[in-house]
Formats: sequence, C-alpha cells, structure tokens
Amino acid sequence: MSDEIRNRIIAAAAQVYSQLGFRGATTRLIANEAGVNEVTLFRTFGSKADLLEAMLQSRMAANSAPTISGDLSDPAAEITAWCAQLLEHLRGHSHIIRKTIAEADERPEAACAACEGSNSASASLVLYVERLRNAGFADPEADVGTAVSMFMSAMFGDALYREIIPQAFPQPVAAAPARYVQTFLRSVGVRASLPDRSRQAKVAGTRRRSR
Amino acid sequence: MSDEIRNRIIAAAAQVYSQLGFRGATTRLIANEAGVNEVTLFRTFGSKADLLEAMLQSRMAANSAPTISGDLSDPAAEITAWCAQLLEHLRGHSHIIRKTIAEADERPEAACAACEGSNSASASLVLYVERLRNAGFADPEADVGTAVSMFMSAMFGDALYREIIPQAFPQPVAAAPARYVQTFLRSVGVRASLPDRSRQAKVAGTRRRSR
DNA sequence: AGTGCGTGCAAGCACCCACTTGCTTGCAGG
DNA sequence: CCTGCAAGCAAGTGGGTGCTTGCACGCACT
Repeated sequence: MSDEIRNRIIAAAAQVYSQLGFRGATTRLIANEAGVNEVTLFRTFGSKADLLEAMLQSRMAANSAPTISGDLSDPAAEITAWCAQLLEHLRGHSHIIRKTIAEADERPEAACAACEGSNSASASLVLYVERLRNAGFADPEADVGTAVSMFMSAMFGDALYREIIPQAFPQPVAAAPARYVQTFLRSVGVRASLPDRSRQAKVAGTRRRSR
Repeated sequence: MSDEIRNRIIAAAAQVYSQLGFRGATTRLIANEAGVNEVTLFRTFGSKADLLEAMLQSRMAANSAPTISGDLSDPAAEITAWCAQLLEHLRGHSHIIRKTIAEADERPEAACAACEGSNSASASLVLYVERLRNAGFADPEADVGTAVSMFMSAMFGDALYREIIPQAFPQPVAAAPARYVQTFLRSVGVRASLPDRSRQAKVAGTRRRSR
C-alpha cells in the first residue's frame, strides 16, 4: 500500500506549508521532509498544487467544530468548555490558517474551506444565546450578533496571534477561555442569572478576576 | 532628484507585496509596476530585502494610532469616533498587515513594527476605561484587560478579514464602530451611566439595535 | 520463473529568480 | 564644450523550481 507514504507526504507538506506558505513550500523541501524521493510526490499527487490542495482538505476534514450542548443550567461552564475546545482546535492549526488566509487573494477557495468550521461555531453560539434570551436569562436588548462576532474575532485573534504578539493577550492561556466567556456573557447581559444558584460553585474558580 | 523615482518604487513595492507577499513580490514585477528599469531598483535600494524593509518602514511611519480624548462626558461617542478612526486606518493597511503577520515566522521584526501601533491604541483604551471606572461610571468588577483585548481582536478581525469572510461580520461597515463600542461598553459595565442624561440624544442614532 | 507494481535514483528541461556588468543616452552645471 | 551623474537597455551568471524521462531495484502474487 502506498497509503503510508501518502500520509507521510501530506504530513510533510503541512509542516513545510505552515512555515513557508504556498510559494515557499517547494516540492524538494516537502519530499526531503517526508524522507521520500521528489518524483514519488509527483507520481502520487500529480502536481504541487494538487498535493497542497489534498493536504488542506485532509487537514480541514478534522475540522470538528464543537457544538454547545443544550444545557441551559450553567451557561458559563457550558460555553467555557466549548470555548476551550474551540481555542485548542484553532491553536493546533494556527500556522496553517494564518498562511491560508493571508494567501486568500490568490487561492480563495482554500481560505473559504479553512473558515467553514468557524461559521458553524459562530452559529452554534448565536443559537445558544438566543435560547438563553428566550428563557429570560439574557438581556433582550443585547446585540447578540455583534457580541458573537466580536467573540469569534477574539478566538481567532488569540489562537492566531498570541505567539506573535503576546503582549496583546494579558490573560494566561489556561485562564483565557473562562475570562473570554465571562466578558462575553456580560456583553449580552447574562450575569448571575443562573436558575439554580448552587450551581455557581462549580465555576467559582473561573469567576475570580485576577486583574 | 531621484526622490520621485524612489517613492514610485516604494509605492509599487507596497502594491505588489500586499498582493503577493515577500516571496511573490519579484523585483521584475515591482520594477514593471513602477514603470522603472529593474536595474535602478537595485541601484537605489541595494537588494530586494532592503527595498521591502524600506517600504514597510515608510508605510508604518504613517501609523498614527489615534488616542482617545480625555472627555468623560459621553464615553460612547468618544470611543466610537476613536474606533472608527482606528478601523479606517487598519482597513487601509489590511493587505499589507495580513501578509506581514503571516510571514512573521520568517521576518519577525517586520511583524513587530506592524503591530506597534495597536499596542498604543490598546493602552489608550485601557487608560480611558480605568478613568471611567475611577469616576464611578464603569463596573468596578469588570475585567477591563480582557475586554480591551477582545475589543482589539474584534478591530483586527473586522479590518483584516471582513473582505475575505464577510458572513462573519453581520454589521454593515458604517454601523460597525458604534455597535462594537456599545457591546464593549456593556462588557465593562458602562450602560446608561452618563452623568448628563440629555447628552444621550447625541448618540441616539447609534444606539438603536437593528437585528 | 515470470509479471506487474511501487519506489528510488540520476539526469535533464525550460523557466524564473536576485543580482551584476558594460554600455548608451539625456541632462544639468562649470 | 566638457564633465559627471542618473537612468535605461541588453545580456549574462549562478542558482532555484516544477515537472519529466529512463532505468534499475525489490517485493508480492501466481
């Protein structure tokens, strides 16, 4: 089976592409990184463009944008868990996403695919907050669309740029999800409006502000 | 004077670089775009790297991160005006910033310079909100650092990615600053806490939510 | 033993890249 | 008129880069 070699090439392509981008990812570099002759690369994928497309597709297939469970009893904990998952996923693909988005002018379809996951994530959050609002736990006057858009920008910003401009992200990585969610919930008017107050103890650790 | 030619080359370099990035910005393309022989490019700047460095420096010199005036009487209007200015500036350099940040792994110093402006912008906003808080107009329990960080991420996200993934930014461009600021102010607990309530009329147009 | 098949290897092709050299042209200042 | 300088032009250099070709090796299957 050439399946193992195929995977090794794709992994190498991901590695090189995420560091050097499309133009910088030469077939020689990829082949070398994969420990494979350059010719097999062309024999397996046809061309450099086809290889990188296959690689992006395989990477975005593991997109798995998590959805928020429907449990309204503890919104902060619920969204924080989801947020942590989302951040982890984005951070794992940060280099590849950054390059792909930067080259969106030249290869728009790739960039679209890269962001598809975030669309569903965003929609999932909007839905959850609307349900909160309908249940009377969120401010009916809040601008949910804007708040969610800003929240998603914050997720991308943290995942993509923290390692480049760390000073712009004062919260430590571990505490970030809880504090993002807390600030987000304030912006949509969900404060201590939990139906069962005893549940707050569960997230007490995350609700301390450090300043 | 070779000054006019120098400027024309730099302008062309900016144009080409913002579309194709460092690797894609070949000296031939730049010279062609500038309407100049490729040789003069090397005679004027020495090398491609030096040329692009000079170009980035000249572009970031016009960085002009606006500062928020000290007027506390109408925070929403104050910050909204500042936010609109910031967005306009970022949007004007969106392509160049995107490329420079994406290539930060290879040319870190350039990326640092590109973000320097945003640091002072962020600091300026933190300062303003702290003054609001000290004056009793903001929630003393709010997590200002996180809120500002998220707000700045939202600014970058809007400026850099709106044209690529428009569906992630539901607010129209014109209305965006006001709605971002409104949502931000909610997150730090500034609501209708204006000292002089009659001043609210001034921002009435921006406080309607559309949804 | 024979037949594919997948892979490695060496070489090469045509083109692009940053950069150089040598020469010509035009134009301003003494 | 002469000199110097800035710019254009033509050609070339050494090295990359995507991709191809031809051939040899090893390994499974029958």
